[in-house]
Amino acid sequence: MNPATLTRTSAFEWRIEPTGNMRVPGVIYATEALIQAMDERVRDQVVNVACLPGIVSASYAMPDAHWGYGFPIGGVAAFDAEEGGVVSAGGVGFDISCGVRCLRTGLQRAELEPLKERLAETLYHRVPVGVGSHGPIHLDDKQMEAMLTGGAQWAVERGWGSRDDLRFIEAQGRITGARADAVSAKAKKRQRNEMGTLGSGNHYLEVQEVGELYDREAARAFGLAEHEVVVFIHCGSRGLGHQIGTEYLKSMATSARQHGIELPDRELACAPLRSDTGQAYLGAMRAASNCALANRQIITHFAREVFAELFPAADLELLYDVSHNTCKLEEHSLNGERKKLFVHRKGATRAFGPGHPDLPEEYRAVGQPVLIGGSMGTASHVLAGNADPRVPSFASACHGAGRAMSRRQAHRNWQGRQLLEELREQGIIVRSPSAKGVAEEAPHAYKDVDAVVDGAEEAGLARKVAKLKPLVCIKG
DNA sequence: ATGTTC
Repeated sequence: MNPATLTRTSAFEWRIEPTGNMRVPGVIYATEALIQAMDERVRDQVVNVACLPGIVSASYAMPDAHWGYGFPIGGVAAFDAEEGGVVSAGGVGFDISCGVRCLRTGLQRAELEPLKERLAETLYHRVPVGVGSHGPIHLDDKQMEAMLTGGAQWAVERGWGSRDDLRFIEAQGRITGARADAVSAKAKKRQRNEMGTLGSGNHYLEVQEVGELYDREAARAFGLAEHEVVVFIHCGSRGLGHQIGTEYLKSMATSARQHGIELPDRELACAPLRSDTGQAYLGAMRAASNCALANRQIITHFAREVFAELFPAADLELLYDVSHNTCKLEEHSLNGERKKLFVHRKGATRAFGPGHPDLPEEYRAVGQPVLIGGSMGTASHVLAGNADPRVPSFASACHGAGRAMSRRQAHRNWQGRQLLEELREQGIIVRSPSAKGVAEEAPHAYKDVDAVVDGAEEAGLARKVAKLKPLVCIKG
């Protein structure tokens, strides 16, 4: 993106003043280098979102923003139901409640190294991966309804994990207001055999070593020490969330027309929060969020079984689980007033600052863990949320490196098998059913995650705590 | 992201 087309308001804040149908400004948080690397279409999408009814404050983009369906990936926008605000399926994304969880293992990298190959092999066979992957769990209609309303709490009650896990999950592992009746039979059918599966694309389970620490106090609070091993799990609501997104995009196009909402882009289909379609979507989206939370909880259980077999001393404790594709009703300050707002975060992570009452007490002094997944073979990061008044973007931060090129382009540039060999030379074992998928996820098909994280920190969105280096990656 | 095209 050409920086000259934006108004620079600080070293890390770029604005688009309202013109035409924009109701609020656009704001992009990034360094100049990240702006230059950003797709031109991000600006158009930030502008389009700023035109939607009931949007408050500004249409925001995080440092890793790239072009997406309707909303940019890395987009944050909040809506006020009292001001005719809307909810948009494209503002959440197809992979509803896609997110990351991080587990400590209590192991040192040196203990893991001799068994690394076996660990990769065993994890690959225990955790189903790939397009259309099915697992050993099959839900009937009644169990499906319990899962969609119970989330990770349901999974723990079924024996997949412990009650202690729940304190370290966004919303204590269960999103309230879920409506199984707002989820179609087709969506439920698609999910029947997909619980505890990773899926494909950029989803993965990665075993990592804690590298550099940047904030020792926060690292201590999060239980992270150098050379210790952690597990990162990145996945979402599988076929169920995708089906819900597809169906509600259609009904929202109708709803927007009926309510006289002028859409700058048909991909921005939305429904008033105070409408039957808007309420049904919120209920279905929350059900999909519970599906994603239960899914990550079950995968955690599989990972614990594998580590217990190979490393009797291991104890996989949940550090945190947070979504980066969702719409949440949250209370935020707006012009000095506390307001309940519907915050869309699409490819953006919630990042509550120190003192937030929703955080577990262990983390309250330092802020929410913000889990940033890198691309395959590169680093991941743990950050801590800020409460910085310079960035009024509803306590949000970036979610990953962000793609630098399309899947098609990546597929042209790299060969899966060769990438796997190169990574192995670096001591990183990748197991995947798809050579094409590996090529599409090539490390250089993404932006430099370190630069994105530095940009997020410099802008004041979150503080760097620890860098994580990959050892074993199970890839969809 | 996705039973990678209803």
